[in-house]
Amino acid sequence: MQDIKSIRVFLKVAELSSFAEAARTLALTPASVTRIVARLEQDLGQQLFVRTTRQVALTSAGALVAARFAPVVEDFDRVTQEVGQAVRPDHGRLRINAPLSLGVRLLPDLISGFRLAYPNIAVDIALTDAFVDILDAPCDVAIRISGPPGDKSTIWRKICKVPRRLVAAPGLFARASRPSTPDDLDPALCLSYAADGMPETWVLQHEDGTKRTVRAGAQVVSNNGDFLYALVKSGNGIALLPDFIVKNGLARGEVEQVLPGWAPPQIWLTLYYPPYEALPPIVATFSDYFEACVREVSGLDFDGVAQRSVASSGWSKARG
Amino acid sequence: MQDIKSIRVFLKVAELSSFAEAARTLALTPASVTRIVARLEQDLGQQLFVRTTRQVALTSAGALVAARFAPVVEDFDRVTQEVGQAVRPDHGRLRINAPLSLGVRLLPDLISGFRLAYPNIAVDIALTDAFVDILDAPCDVAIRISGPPGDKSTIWRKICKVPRRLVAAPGLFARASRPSTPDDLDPALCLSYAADGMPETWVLQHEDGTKRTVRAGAQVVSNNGDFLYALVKSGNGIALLPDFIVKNGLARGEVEQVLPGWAPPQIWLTLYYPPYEALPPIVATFSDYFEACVREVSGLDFDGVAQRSVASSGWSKARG
DNA sequence: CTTCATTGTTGCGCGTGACGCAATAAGGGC
DNA sequence: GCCCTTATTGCGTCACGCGCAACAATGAAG
Repeated sequence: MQDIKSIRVFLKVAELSSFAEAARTLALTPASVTRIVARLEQDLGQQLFVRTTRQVALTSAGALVAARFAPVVEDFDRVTQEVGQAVRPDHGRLRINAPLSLGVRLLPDLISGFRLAYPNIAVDIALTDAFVDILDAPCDVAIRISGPPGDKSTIWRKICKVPRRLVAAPGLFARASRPSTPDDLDPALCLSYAADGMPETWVLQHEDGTKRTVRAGAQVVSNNGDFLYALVKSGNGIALLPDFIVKNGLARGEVEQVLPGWAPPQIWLTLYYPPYEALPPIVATFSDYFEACVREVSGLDFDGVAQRSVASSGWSKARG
Repeated sequence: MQDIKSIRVFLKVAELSSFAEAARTLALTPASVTRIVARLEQDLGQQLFVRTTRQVALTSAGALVAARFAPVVEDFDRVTQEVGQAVRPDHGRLRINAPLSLGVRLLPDLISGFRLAYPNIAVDIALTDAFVDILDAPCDVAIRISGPPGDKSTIWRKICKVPRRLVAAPGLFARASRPSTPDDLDPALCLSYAADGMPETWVLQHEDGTKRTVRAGAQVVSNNGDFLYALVKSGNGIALLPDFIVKNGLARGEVEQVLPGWAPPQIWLTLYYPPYEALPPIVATFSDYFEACVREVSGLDFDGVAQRSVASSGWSKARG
């Protein structure tokens, strides 16, 4: 007595006061209806109907069972229908995970527009600079700025390049020599972004193709770009930061670019997904909106057309 | 997707975030859990979990399904348990059907005592003089005063004889001759009880064994004994009425017995049941209480020990 | 880096349970 | 008394669900 089907048959018989009529309504044979009700009576240990070949009536126990189970089955059907409707690509809930620095700059306007376009999609936005495993954090899509995806068991979608540059406060070079090549960089002055606590390794490429590798110092490491920028602005060192963080500071002269002739490694604004078998409609809706919207947002260099990662279908899986 | 078992498995996996752990908890194999969840996802048309071999997490859709179905399953289990407890012989609901004249005299005290003895049995009492089919009326037991049970598809239990006598108002014989034998009875003066509109046939037996048949007149017929008594008291004729109706009137001299040497046909206080496969515990509880209680109630002649009808088990079925 | 244990998945085989068909008994209407 | 409908039951078949075993994958330990 753990299946709802028996209850359903029982309720139909009770409603129609007829086994045969219930059988016709439910597209069953009277034999099945008889057996299902009989089994239910056996499982419940009490007779639910009194019946002759011409009349069927509920016992008190049957009336109780019908009265109690009817609303439960009704709820069950209502919830089933409600859940079934959730397959629509414009209804439901979306849990987004994004880093703080990017989130506070990019997402407010973007989510605002997304909400206007899809008012029936509820949005949970978790901003964190911690590099959390997508499966640990209950999220449907994560926005990250990263190099080549090294994660396993995730799907990703490159959106666009995120231009970065080395910056420092002008005052820094009053007490330290201005570097002209990467080799001049003092590791102790190199402030490193690091989500996992490991300092970055900067691979700088000169316009003529020359490459130099610089290991940023471990003296100051942070997982937050804005914090690093504040350190840089007050003359604490040199950091490799995205343009959308340093843009205004550069314009105001708070900081200036270091080694402008040397390009830092390419990083990407990327959407990460948990290992979906197929991308849920709502997630696809947001992903498309995100990609389309990012192109129009200032603060990022969108010279590179937004492109998808690997697979011919546009989606890449790292699972197998 | 109409069985609650899948939902149950899904909820357990969601709770434990593990297929294997859920399998152990539910005494299933991981293979079954995988297939059940996979089928549920297929039926719902959306992925409920994202999983690797090391981690399992709910998708937004899965979280919605879990949140919606959890209380439904909880309700289902609660109702199941509630219904399962209803097998107790002292908990539940009992629907009684009884004729008015008997009901208002016998039942108030009896039900009062029954309620004291079994406070957790709710009682529905329908008083009606209409001869309703037990299956049409939603009742679990019907109290009737009748001759040999002629109903089909019912079970009955004779409780005791109900003594009756022919009565008339003394004033009646001021304008009509007092009968000394049944043959003297004027059919026009014979007021008949009839539940179905058909006048009674009185088979009167003299102390010496002589039998006489009298067809009561069709001029006045009623299905209510108190109404007939009121007619008799005002001198409208002669009626065959139970002692519990005429007892006080006889003592006060309002009416007097007619043809005291001639005994009317025997009738019985009888409990009728719908065609139960087995008597429900609550009904048995009431039946026993009723039989025991009736012996102590005044107004009925209980010289005959309360006896059951036919079957050796004490229960008789007319079904076959 | 290699090895190992655990986990989720899938193919295979089997058994139980459910369903439909046909026959039977019973009740009510004509 | 005849006939139709109804509830039930025996029987045969089929399929669905379950367990076992093998496999792929992931993370931890050495």
